[in-house]
Amino acid sequence: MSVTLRDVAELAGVSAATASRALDPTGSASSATRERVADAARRLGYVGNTAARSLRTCRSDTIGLLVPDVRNPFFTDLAYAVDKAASAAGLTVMIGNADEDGAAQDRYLAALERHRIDGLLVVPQGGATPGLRRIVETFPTVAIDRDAGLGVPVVASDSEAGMHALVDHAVALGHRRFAIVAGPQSTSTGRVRLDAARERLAHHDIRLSDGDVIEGDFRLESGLAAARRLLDHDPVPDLVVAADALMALGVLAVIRERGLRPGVDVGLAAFDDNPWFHVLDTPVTVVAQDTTVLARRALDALLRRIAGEDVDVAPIPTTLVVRRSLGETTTVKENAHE
Amino acid sequence: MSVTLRDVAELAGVSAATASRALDPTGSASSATRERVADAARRLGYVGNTAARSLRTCRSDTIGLLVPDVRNPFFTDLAYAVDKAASAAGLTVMIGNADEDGAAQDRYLAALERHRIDGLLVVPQGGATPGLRRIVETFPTVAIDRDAGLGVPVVASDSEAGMHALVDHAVALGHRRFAIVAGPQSTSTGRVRLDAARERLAHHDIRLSDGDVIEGDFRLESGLAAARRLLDHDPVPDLVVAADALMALGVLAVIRERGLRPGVDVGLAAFDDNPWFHVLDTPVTVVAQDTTVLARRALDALLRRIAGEDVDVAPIPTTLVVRRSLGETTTVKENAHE
DNA sequence: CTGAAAGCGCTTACAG
DNA sequence: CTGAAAGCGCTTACAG
Repeated sequence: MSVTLRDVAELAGVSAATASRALDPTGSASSATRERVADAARRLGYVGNTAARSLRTCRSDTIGLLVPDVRNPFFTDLAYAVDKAASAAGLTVMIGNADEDGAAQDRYLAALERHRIDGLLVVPQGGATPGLRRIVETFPTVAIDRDAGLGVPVVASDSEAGMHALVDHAVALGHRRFAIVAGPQSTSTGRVRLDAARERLAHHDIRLSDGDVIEGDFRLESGLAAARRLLDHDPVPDLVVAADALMALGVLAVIRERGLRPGVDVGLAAFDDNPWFHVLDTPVTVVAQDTTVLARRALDALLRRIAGEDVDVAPIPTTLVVRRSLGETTTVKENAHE
Repeated sequence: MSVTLRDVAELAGVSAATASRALDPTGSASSATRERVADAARRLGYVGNTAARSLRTCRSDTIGLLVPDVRNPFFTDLAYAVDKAASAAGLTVMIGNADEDGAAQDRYLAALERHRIDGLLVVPQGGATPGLRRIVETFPTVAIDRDAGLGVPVVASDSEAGMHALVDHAVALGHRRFAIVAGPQSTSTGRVRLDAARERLAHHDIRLSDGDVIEGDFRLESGLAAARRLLDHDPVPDLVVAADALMALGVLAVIRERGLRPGVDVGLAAFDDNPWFHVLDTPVTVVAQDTTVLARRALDALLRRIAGEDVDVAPIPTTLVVRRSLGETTTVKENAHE
């Protein structure tokens, strides 16, 4: 139907094989041929057919990216960054949204498999589904953000150092009564952030009792629900730390709903930054992750896995972005070296 | 390398052709054969190869979706909805981010062409780039949200009715001095929303002078910049209407930056809803678009175009979501019928 | 209902 | 540097 390499070859007066080589920068062809073929291709509006090419080469130049919830700004950003990095490397990315649903995740994974992706970047949902286990055995895979014990390299922020820095900062400001809206304990990020907070608080001789921690699911509504319970405490906590931006937004709403002043009557801090956080009525102090670096490192690691190399990725430093929700004045503190 | 249809056929004791038909629900095969083949496929872990299939059938079962800015929540939502609708129809979608950059858009479009997508859904950037014009001639295409005069069906919200409802609502509340942060006038949505506001205001005997309208680019920063100029006016406007959610967020920040109370000293309203709008300190009154319906209609239209049918899509009704940024109490008003 | 055969559009050893 | 040939994994008329 459309223009094929044969058409180009004919117009250029060479064989299809030669046309193929001439179009390939690394193929051997005289510069005269190269020019004639390029010319013919241009005149005919030739566009290579990836299906034919990948059937022949067993490479699709396509990678998959599976995230739990594309509408969570952190993952939107991550997907954006991955797409950018991959495009720069000449790779196409197929983005899939697990959507908090194991079956949906597996359906999507099956599609990736049919497309014979060269490799997979995945932010695993809590437990690994059968489909995920299967694909991990079949394709080079790198996990981003979360470690689900899949036995693949994991590219993630140094959540521990980030949380330590945040706790230190809050304690230095005089906060003592901490309340935490944790992430799902079925995810490594949910666990690590909570454990790191506990640990660092203990270091400051602060103990968290059971009622001080409520587990959310990284979404807005769960932040709302958790905050309502946390702010029922008497006395009210000095501050609430949320394990992600969306839950923090929920906490902020509840603080106001109670007639309390955020940053004055109750502090708020969160993991993950958000383009809108600095324009909120109370700019939120956060531990920011660098999605660009996360994406680049992950893609690097995946490319190396595809090439059969072993990879080992160091945790990626976070940044403590001090704003005003803990009652401070604005500055940015790097905590790369913890 | 991986399991092929031949392997399945051998194990099942039939020819590859029969195996192919047995696996195809519409292919003719005895139920005994069907079972044996399905069994063999299961045991071998057979997964079809889309490259081979689409090379043969000239269908990729893949569509492209090109948006101007994936990180704008409206487009994130739209992409999510399109992906969901497409998955349900057994289609894979390749999402591309033009990223406010014509060259990036064309690079992405070229990739889609190499993949021989079955059709394209596009939210066109201002002017049509060469790559876009080309692809529109080559593949069935449907525009979503914006009309760039490409000569393809356009699936969009009824911005005009939505803006009329919003203006009527604001006027009924007593607002008279309007200021507008418009969308880029190079986009149809930017133009239609502004024209509709002007028109409806005139109907209420309100005229906008030049300084009352500032053109933004649908992003946060432009809302910030526009609001700073708009709020320099003396007297300050009764309200600011923003052409999208991100710019509205910027306006809200500036209102507070000036020490004014949103919804009390200055009203705010916007086009597009946003999951976070209802938890802001001042819940914003908006004209909400239904991205799910938009996506479904667009996919429907595209499928019909692919089938060679003519399509004609009616504008999709918006919803006026009354919150408190104009000084009201909360209710939702449908304005399906203007 | 089933099989043999052809062919989709490429790339790549193999010769020359 | 170039060409002829084979083949990647499917699907689908064509016979039977």
